[in-house]
Amino acid sequence: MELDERKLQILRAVIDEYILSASPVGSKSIRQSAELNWSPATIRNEMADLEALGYLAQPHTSAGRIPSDKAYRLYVDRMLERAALSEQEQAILNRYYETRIDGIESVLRSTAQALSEITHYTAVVMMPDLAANRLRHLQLVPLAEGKALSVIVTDAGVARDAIIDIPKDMTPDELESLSRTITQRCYNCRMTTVSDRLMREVGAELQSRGDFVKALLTRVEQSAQSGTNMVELSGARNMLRYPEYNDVEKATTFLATVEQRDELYRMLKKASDMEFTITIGSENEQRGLQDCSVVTATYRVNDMPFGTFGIIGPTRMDYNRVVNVLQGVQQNLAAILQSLLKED
Amino acid sequence: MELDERKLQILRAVIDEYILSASPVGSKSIRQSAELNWSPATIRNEMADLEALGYLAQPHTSAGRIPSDKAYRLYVDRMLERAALSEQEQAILNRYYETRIDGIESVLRSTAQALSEITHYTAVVMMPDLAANRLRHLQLVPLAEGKALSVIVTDAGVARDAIIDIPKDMTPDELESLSRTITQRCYNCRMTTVSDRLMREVGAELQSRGDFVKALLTRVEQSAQSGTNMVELSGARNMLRYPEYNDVEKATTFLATVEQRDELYRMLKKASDMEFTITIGSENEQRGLQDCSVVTATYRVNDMPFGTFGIIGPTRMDYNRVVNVLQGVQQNLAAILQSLLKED
DNA sequence: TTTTAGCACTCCGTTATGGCGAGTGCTAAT
DNA sequence: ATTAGCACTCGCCATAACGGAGTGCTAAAA
Repeated sequence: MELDERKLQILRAVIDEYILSASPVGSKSIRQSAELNWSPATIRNEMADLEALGYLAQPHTSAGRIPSDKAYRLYVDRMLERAALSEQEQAILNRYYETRIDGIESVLRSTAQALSEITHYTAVVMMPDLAANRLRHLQLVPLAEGKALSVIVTDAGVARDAIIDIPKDMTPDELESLSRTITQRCYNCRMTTVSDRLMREVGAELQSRGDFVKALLTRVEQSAQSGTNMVELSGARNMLRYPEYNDVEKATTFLATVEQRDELYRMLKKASDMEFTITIGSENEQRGLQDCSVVTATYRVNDMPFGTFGIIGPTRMDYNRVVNVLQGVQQNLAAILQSLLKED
Repeated sequence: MELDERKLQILRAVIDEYILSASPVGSKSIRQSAELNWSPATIRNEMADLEALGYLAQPHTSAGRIPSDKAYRLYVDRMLERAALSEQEQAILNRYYETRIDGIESVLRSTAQALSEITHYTAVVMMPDLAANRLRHLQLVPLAEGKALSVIVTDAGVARDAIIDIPKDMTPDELESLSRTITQRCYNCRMTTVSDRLMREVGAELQSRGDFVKALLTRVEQSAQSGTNMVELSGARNMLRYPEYNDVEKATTFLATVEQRDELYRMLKKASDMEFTITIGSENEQRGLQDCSVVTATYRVNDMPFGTFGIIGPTRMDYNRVVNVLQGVQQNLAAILQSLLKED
């Protein structure tokens, strides 16, 4: 049995309706909402076929049908329609981008908030992965005996800092010259190769502090790879709007899952190969997200892939709108990041 | 009518019981849980008195009594008992402090997580207020034509960065020397007085770039005052555990409230005068927190007040435990921050 | 005078019940 | 191949009935 045109139309109508209503849709209501001119009985027959094929399911006998994950998959693969951001959506975005544009990370945070407000789902944004960045500056600032703050700056305009131990006999002047030496030597090195580069040709001026420099650079490379807290999460509470999560039990489970930021990070990181990804329900690896769908897009800086952002919502999410919003935000984001790093 | 010893004992028993059970407590159940040897009838009479005095309330006739905000106030003012952290609590804290100690802010983030795990309430931590800090370093790193990243470092080992516009004809060398001049001139200035100091005695080398320097320093002072996102929030989902928030409606309201970080920041900032504060139910100014209580404590660096952290829970929270936990964490935090900035 | 046993009463929360409505599958007619 | 008609299924909801926990009051006991 194949999916002919009529079956597709009916399937689509069921999905559209279910996305709106969240309750099983029946043969009658479908005929009204979409303008399908077959009789309820015909539609019922087709729906029975669709159920046999695994696209629809019945919560219990004598209830309407709900779409299966397989149906959503078909829907997103074949039935999406392009659309630009609506004026209202664009207005919300602009409001968030008007303020606090003093760095990439703050732009990304605003993006997360805007996304959740626009879609009413949960937004996640991965902070930039510095692995592909190039070192622009390293500064060691003495704080107290044996302690200093190391700050690195990359070509993408991102800074990371960490308090580090230094040899007790190290003077501020020595720290300063060390900063300059490393900056010079590793200027424009990828963050992942900083220590390699420097270690291969350790100069005389570094030799006496070899161990320290080694430890320092390891630290620097570490901090380039983002760890915990490198995901911005916004609007998790939105999920409570939806009947799926009206049960406090389920809501708690969801909130617990998204509070595990490292898991979210791994998920987003994984999605960073692809310009867009849509992961539906059970396709998710994470246990707590198996009743959710995740849609992601990548953002770039200077045409280099930099990170991923996305939307988490119930499986019954408005895929069409979400995809279009992500696309629109992706473009806006590219422009903002561009203007942040290039002359206006 | 005065509160004699017996009334106090009964009031306390009611509060203790209610904190545990979350349901109105009656004269009978109270006698069992506490070992009060008066008969239920006597206890009933006393409870009626306590109600007349405003310490207890009845949800409806023929139900048990629940404590009023006034009762909690009395409780926290007169009935708390000191206790150190339990072994288990200390173990959790240690677990969080073992990892990620590369800066004050990451310690504070871990603190928030630990607090919410230990107490099962919602934890908030205000990121350090740099107003009282002193400048240790300012670095301008060129990024592209007309763009640079400014990084400041304070004596407390905190860095803040922002992408800024620079005059197009400014060379990297000029930026570097500008960085050095400002750092030198303003070394150890309070962050709030940096621009005053520099502007009062603008040197010849800065004169030609006067406008730019002025704008830059304003920016720096701004970023010293924390803005949005300067509150770390952890465990908001914990509130869903409690019957008070079993209603999805209420839970949503709460989550919406705590997602407004600027409001939280203002609240914590206000509490920073006092070593400890306890704000009960309707004493809260924020509308969304009027069914909650907030307990805060301050943290210090080098004996200087630096910020505030605290716990938000239902009005029916275990004040005794929360206060003791905050006190214990305060001590641990002081030690960690100390070790971060002083030689070991 | 204070405390306590006894009792009638109140009211919430839970469970049982029955009707309603939306939907289905099947059959027979178109 | 499509559709009208029909009997049937089940979840949902409002109502009623019930049991339990707790109260206030009164009168007896300490």
